[in-house]
Amino acid sequence: MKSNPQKVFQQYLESKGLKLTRQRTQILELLLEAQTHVTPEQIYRALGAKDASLGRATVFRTLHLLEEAGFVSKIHFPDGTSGYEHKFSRPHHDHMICVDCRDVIEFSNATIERLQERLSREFEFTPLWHRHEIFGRCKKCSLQKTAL
Amino acid sequence: MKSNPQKVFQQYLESKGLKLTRQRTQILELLLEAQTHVTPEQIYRALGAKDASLGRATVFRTLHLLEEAGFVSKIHFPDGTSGYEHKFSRPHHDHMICVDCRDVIEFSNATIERLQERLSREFEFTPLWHRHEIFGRCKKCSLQKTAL
DNA sequence: ATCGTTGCAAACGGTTTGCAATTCG
DNA sequence: CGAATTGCAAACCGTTTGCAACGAT
Repeated sequence: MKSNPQKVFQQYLESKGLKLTRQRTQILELLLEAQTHVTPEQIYRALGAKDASLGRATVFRTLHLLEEAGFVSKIHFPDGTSGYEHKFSRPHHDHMICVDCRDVIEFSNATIERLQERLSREFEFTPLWHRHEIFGRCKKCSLQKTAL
Repeated sequence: MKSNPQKVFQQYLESKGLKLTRQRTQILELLLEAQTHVTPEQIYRALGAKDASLGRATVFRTLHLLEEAGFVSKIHFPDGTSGYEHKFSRPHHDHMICVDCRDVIEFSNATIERLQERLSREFEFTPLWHRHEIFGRCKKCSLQKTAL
């Protein structure tokens, strides 16, 4: 992706005849600062707290917008809820998710990516994106578990 | 997994002090017959139709039970809803999901599986299960799309 | 001024829970 | 018989939507 995220976002909006509002700027800013995954509710609380009003609906609407624009990606937690992370200058990666503490470890593996491409071709499937999530326990939690 | 699913289920229930009821039998039966993924709602409708009453709640409760027992696995559709498939004598596999027609293609690749194990070890992560879903368009739908 | 955007609150859809009636073992 | 299970309807919770007020260009 390009250098200045806010700039890129603005250009994107412009090209679609959409407007850059305070809320949109703030939400993207928060996403950029938080280097981990953030839930819609966290965004709502964080921004509603510091600054003036921000509706939950706006959070979801903006997140959709950003996702569609390809600026953020969504991850699904085991309980069905979701989190978002920005994609500016972050290479593609997948996740290991701790079922106990919800901690997320990022990983990426070129061989796996390549195999996916090949498999898709085999099935004459046109891949758009994928989700590769390994659920289990992080080091800390698995130690805690065996200690019991 | 073992030979007779219903038997295995019964044994599982017994070992936990639980009971084998008409509803539980029917739901497992339906899952075994349907070789694809089935949604809770589909189960509710199919069984509520042919036989007498069956509550939605029971469907969910039974599905949880079966999942916890390791007899079925859940898959998440792009829209957030879920489907279930039984695991009796079906080898592990992952999914390619068509974003247009929701069709599901199953795939499995030993190399990918092995790499996952290795990566987990690297991060001192104890894997329990994983979800590897490739979203895109199946042959049919991608042809339709380019035809426009 | 003009459209897009916002906040609110009500609607939604899938999933869950409390409870009295029922069923399995 | 007694504990587990069921169906029902209400509760839930994350997400979406309709709408009148608001704000960016």
